[in-house]
Amino acid sequence: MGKTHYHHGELRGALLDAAEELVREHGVVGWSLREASARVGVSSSAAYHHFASRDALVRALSGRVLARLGERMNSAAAQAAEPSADVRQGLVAAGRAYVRWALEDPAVARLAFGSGAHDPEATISPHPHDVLDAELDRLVEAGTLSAEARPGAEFVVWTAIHGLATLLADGLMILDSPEAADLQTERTLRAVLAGLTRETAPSQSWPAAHSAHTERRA
Amino acid sequence: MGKTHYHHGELRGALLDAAEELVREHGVVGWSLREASARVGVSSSAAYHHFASRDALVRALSGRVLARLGERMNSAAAQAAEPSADVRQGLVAAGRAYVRWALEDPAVARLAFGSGAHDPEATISPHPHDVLDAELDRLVEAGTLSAEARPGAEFVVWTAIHGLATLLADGLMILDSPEAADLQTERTLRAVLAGLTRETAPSQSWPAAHSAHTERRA
DNA sequence: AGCGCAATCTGAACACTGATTAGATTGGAG
DNA sequence: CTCCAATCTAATCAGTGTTCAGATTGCGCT
Repeated sequence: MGKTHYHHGELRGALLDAAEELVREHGVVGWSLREASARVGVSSSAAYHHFASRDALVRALSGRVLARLGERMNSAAAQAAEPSADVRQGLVAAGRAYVRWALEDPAVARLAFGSGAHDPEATISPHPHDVLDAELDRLVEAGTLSAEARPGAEFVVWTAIHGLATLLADGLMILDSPEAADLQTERTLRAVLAGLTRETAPSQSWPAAHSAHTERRA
Repeated sequence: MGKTHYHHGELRGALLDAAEELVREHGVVGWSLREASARVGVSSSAAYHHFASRDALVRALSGRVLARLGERMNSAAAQAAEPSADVRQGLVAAGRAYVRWALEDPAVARLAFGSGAHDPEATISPHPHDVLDAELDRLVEAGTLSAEARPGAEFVVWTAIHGLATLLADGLMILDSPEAADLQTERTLRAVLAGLTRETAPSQSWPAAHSAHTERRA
């Protein structure tokens, strides 16, 4: 609303906002850098002073939304952990946040999950994977998950939640309501948790998996 | 090799082949219709006599590769079912095929899983979802999976396999070798199967899920 | 205060894209 | 052998990502 300045001042953030809105409206590829620039009220070449390419803008946005997902999972888990008798509720709440997000904002979720989408430089914190990791530690502490089954369990749990989220975001699997998605998340997570302890023999070793974001830290 | 004909004769299939190769080389979006046409030795506008748009070509290709995945799962399951004592080996083999495919041909896998990628007209047969469905029926028959846990179990299993496949294809999760992927698939599937029976109380009802490809048939 | 510089933004340009159209070429049915 | 519908080409259009020379401005320095 203020008078139009030659210098925008917050162009980088404004471009990210515009791009996020465009992703929501037209998907990850259904818009142009010119469109985003115009929406912010700036020439298209101005964007190149803040992002090396259109792809760099998309990658930066991808990191931003993924970090937001991590925060949502964190607060959902914290809120559920307080009064509950069942220790698993924290993990289930984090999973629900993950899946709900994919269902309610599918285009943005596809962006965050998409290949090569993340900026190798950016540190995504808290990363969804780390949230699950922490919740699983609490389950072992409480005796709900066996210590033998703990190593690598995060990846099994992540796999389950991520599978449901992507199937829903990509429209390959259809549920009638958000509540149905919550129930499906619970069923899947409870099955995985129960099966992890049951199917892991003592001293059995499973392959070493890595998350791409921790890989980069090394 | 042969003399260049004005009429290509097999242009539709040749374009699909070229597009698949380009996806493998440059991802789903890193190539142009002109490039695919040139590779086949044809003008770019010729493609529009076989596909309404570039997107239609991509959708048709997506259906083709997804059906191929279904066939690979089917034959893997059939081969594993014969001599084995453990009935679960059929399902595990199908899952391995799914995950291996995503790991070995990630760009093509992303195409097949990608949103809106499938032609609503095309019937994908056998659909990966249906292969899992059939294998789960065999598990109930053999008494490995409880009948109470059977309804909707396909979606829990699909979720698990699909999650692992997409995490690997998108590079979010890293495993050191194809063998590690096989082991991870086994661990995940065994956990889910064990947990499904264990966590399903009699007469418990879970949400009704649908697969997009069966939805279309209705 | 004012000077100057580096950061920021503009406008024009380039090669390339998906898509459309009018017209050339051809195999095959009658 | 003729004609026609299917197939392919060449030319063209608006729109894209990206670059670059130059205009504009905030900010630190004296």
